[in-house]
Amino acid sequence: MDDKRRLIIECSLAELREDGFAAFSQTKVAKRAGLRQSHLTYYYPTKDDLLVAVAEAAMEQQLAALDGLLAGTPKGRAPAQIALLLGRKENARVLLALVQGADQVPRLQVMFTDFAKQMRGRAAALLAGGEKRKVPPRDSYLLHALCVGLAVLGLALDDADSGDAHKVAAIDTAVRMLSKTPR
Amino acid sequence: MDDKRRLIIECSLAELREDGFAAFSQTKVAKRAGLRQSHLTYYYPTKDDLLVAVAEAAMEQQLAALDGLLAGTPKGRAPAQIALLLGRKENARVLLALVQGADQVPRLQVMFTDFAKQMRGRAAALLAGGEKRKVPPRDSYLLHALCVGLAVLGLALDDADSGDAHKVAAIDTAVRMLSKTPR
DNA sequence: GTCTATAGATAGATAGAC
DNA sequence: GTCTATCTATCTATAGAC
Repeated sequence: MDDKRRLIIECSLAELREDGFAAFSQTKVAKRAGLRQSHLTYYYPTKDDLLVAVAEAAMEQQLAALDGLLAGTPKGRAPAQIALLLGRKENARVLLALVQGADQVPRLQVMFTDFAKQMRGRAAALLAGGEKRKVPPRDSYLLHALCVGLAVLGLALDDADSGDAHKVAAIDTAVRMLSKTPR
Repeated sequence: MDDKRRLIIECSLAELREDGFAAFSQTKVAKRAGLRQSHLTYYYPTKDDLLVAVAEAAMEQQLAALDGLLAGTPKGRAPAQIALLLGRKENARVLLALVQGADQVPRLQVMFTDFAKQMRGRAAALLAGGEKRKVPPRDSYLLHALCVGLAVLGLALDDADSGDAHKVAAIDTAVRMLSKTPR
């Protein structure tokens, strides 16, 4: 049944969200799913196979979340909404775990390369701001990297130092600077 | 002997540099150091204790590397040099592992909060560019976050997509935009 | 095709020998 | 104070039962 697979992926994501990469073991996922660990290896023969499948789901969800956000938000308030999304530690935890994986699993690195491309596309759209303006690749690259950095800092720093206000200000500054002036 | 401690920390860092967080186990560190795993626990009773000590060394080294770089580089070439530093995967790997740790070990989070503060100080100095200008905190926050993001992307993406040229361009753009115009 | 029992490796920590 | 032997838990993967 494909239901089993979906269950496994969901439980994997839940583990990653709650406890990060360290908690991502077949044993724990299986326990959460009410299966035997050795059963997981039927659906996903190796741990890497599972990780890749989980990554696919996670990236899909993150893109969908961002798209939903951008669709339902007036231009000016986008930075604040994005900051909020970046502040969700569960998201950052999952993606950081995947980055970690990508550093070691080539398949994941390929996926991440494409994921980043998608993200840069969204960044470019945001910077264009509805106009037909051509956004220089370096600008969307910058905005994307900034967002990644903010998410990582949100995980690493205590909350006082990584509050939403800082994030909003940073994104807002970047968007304003990059979208208006020709340089 | 304190030599033993230094040896242990050095070997821990080497493990992190080469294989990242997943490879950071007492067993592996001990093997590299030519000690028994159970001996490590004399110097560092728990794995977290070891991680904290390693973090201290890693952050110190990273700050020193940055300071050395900034001291020996003319203003205009700083972005290129920083991009080079950020491109070193070993560095990114170590710091990312620590971020991961910080998400779970409160002591590490405190250390990271201070580390980030130090880094923002360097960012502010760079943005001030030798002048006595007061740099808005949000600007140094932005530059720091951008650098973090670039380092993470460098780890996650394949090299073609995370080349130095992109990094240099992003940092350069940010520095120029943030340092000149009053807003 | 679906699931289980079990093997074999490695993890971290404690209690105790020198 | 320095180091070791050992214990228990947990991990992933294989071979084979239903």
